Amino acid sequence: MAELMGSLRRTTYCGTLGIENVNQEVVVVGWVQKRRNLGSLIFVDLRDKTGIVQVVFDSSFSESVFEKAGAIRSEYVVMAKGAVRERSNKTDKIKTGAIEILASEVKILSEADTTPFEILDDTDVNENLRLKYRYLDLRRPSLQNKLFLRHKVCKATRDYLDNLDFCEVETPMLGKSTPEGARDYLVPSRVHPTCFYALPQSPQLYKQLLMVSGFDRYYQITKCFRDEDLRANRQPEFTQIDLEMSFVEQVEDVIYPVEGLIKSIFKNTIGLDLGEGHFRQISYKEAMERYGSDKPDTRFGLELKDVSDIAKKVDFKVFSDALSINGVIKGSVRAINAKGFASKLSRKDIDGLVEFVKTLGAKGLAWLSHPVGGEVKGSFLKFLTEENLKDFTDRLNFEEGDVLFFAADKDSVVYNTLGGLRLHLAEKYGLIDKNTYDILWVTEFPMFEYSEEEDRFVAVHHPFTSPMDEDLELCVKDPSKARAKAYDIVINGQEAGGGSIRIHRREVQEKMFEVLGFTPEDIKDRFGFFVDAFRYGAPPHGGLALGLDRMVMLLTKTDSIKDVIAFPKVQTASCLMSGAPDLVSEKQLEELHVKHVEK
RNA sequence: GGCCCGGUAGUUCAGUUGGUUAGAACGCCAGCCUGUCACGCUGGAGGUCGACGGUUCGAGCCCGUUCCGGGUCGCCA
Repeated sequence: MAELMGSLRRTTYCGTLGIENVNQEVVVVGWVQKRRNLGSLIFVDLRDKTGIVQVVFDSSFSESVFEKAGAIRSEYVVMAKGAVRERSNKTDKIKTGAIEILASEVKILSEADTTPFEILDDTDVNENLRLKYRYLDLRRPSLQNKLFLRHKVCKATRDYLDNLDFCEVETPMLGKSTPEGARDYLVPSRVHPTCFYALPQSPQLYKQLLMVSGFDRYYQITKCFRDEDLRANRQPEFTQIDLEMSFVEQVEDVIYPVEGLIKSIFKNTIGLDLGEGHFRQISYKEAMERYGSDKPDTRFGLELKDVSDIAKKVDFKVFSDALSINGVIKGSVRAINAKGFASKLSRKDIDGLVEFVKTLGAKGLAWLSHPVGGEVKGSFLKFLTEENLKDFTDRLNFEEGDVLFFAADKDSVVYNTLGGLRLHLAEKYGLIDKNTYDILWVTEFPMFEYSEEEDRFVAVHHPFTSPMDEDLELCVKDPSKARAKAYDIVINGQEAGGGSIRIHRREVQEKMFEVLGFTPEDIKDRFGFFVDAFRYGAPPHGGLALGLDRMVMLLTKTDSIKDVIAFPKVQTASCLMSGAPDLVSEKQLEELHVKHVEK
């Protein structure tokens, strides 16, 4: 039978006790991690959020307390009163291993069924089961600590931004569906039959309107929702540190303060000092050409080199097809020199890599290998003249022990292939120093990219991103070449955040909509309120959003976003604990004017 | 939507070429035990082999379908 606390109250947290507390009378509460019953002596490891302390029940000390303790089982909630004493045989397995509490009083506050899995910090229990009983999984210190750290990130953010006179403003969760971007989560309206709210993909429009209103500096730590397929680092609802400022220029006013914010977060959470200097900035073009990615992991080499000019001279159909159709330049041939990989990669391994790049959209992967003390061999050696080989060798610094990988296709595929291969090799062969943080900005993103699916240009960032001043003309003349005042912050090859300077001039915004193929009706219908607002005096402004979840992942060195979210969803966007989403009653559907459609 | 991987006691797993009553460890229950801390010893309970169908004298194992989950590509302004 569970008891009430009565007049007893906790005096101390379990994990905080030490040798300095010896002889003190304390009251601790917690969950039973482990019980060891030796017959006339029972040890109970009591756990709370701070750690574990050993409570001893001794039959020769108090028969009645000992009797009661006999009923204690794992995960019972127990309150124990007693004197702290030094242990005769200390252990360094737990923080409090030098002491124990000799119980003079005990209350079983709550009994517990046998848990579906043991609550062990280092668990190898199936994730499904842990997610179904998330509240039990969250008893594990390693998960608790990640959420405590998450809290510290939020606190450091609020402190830092508050110091810079940013004001946190909440924006609506129930908003208007906007075109472009990810699929919206929709919420039917009861009052307006057939109408729907959309949950925000980001507070983008609202924060820009706050600038129009004159808030000058806004931030918000807020949930965003995107109805897209999940990944290890992607959840349908996630949290952004969202900020926006007026009268700003990209580098001095946005990028530098955000660097300060990130440094403050690192300092206040994991105690890491990122130093005085500014983070590196590289252009999108450079990132793509050197790393084949707009979020490059630069903790290792394996950089891409353009060898199109040499490939052009090689009589190899794969290369010539990629490079031109009827003499018109189409794609490129680029290569990676995997230094010293000849001894690591068997023929079978290389075949495996060829298969791997096919999953990235490549048709194949050409390679040359120069084993130490052996002859050069490779998939297309027979097509190479001596001069061709020498040119490749010189360009790529191809030496004994090296393996070269070539991708030939249109640029986007070549980048994707070699960028992916680069990461794959680094991951598989341990080229990445996991103890460092590699932080950089990628700037000068393109304004538009052509969508084959929609047969029109779409915004790479979003339709309110300002073009670079010198590229304004290009937006209309040659949209694919126009660059934006957009920037991403990349940490260890992960997009940690991104933002842009926005368009505040009406005529520029109109031009953008034109390029994107929106009709005036589209604009009026979809975000007329937003465009209207800019008629009444809009300041130049810009901002950025940082992904809070990914930031916490980086700081806690976990690969799974589920580890840093208290109640995460699985790949199919369902919650294994609550069973959401679920069917609702006919009555609810009727009220919402939603018809259930049988498939 | 495509590809790859997984699903066997409460948990983590093993299960030979398709062949007797599906095993181990941990956990759980009971008994014994005063210095354990992965306590120890003895005994016990516990299984729709994810589900359905097929092949077979016989299926945890082979085949098909399906459900659940993971990773990834597409997608994610």
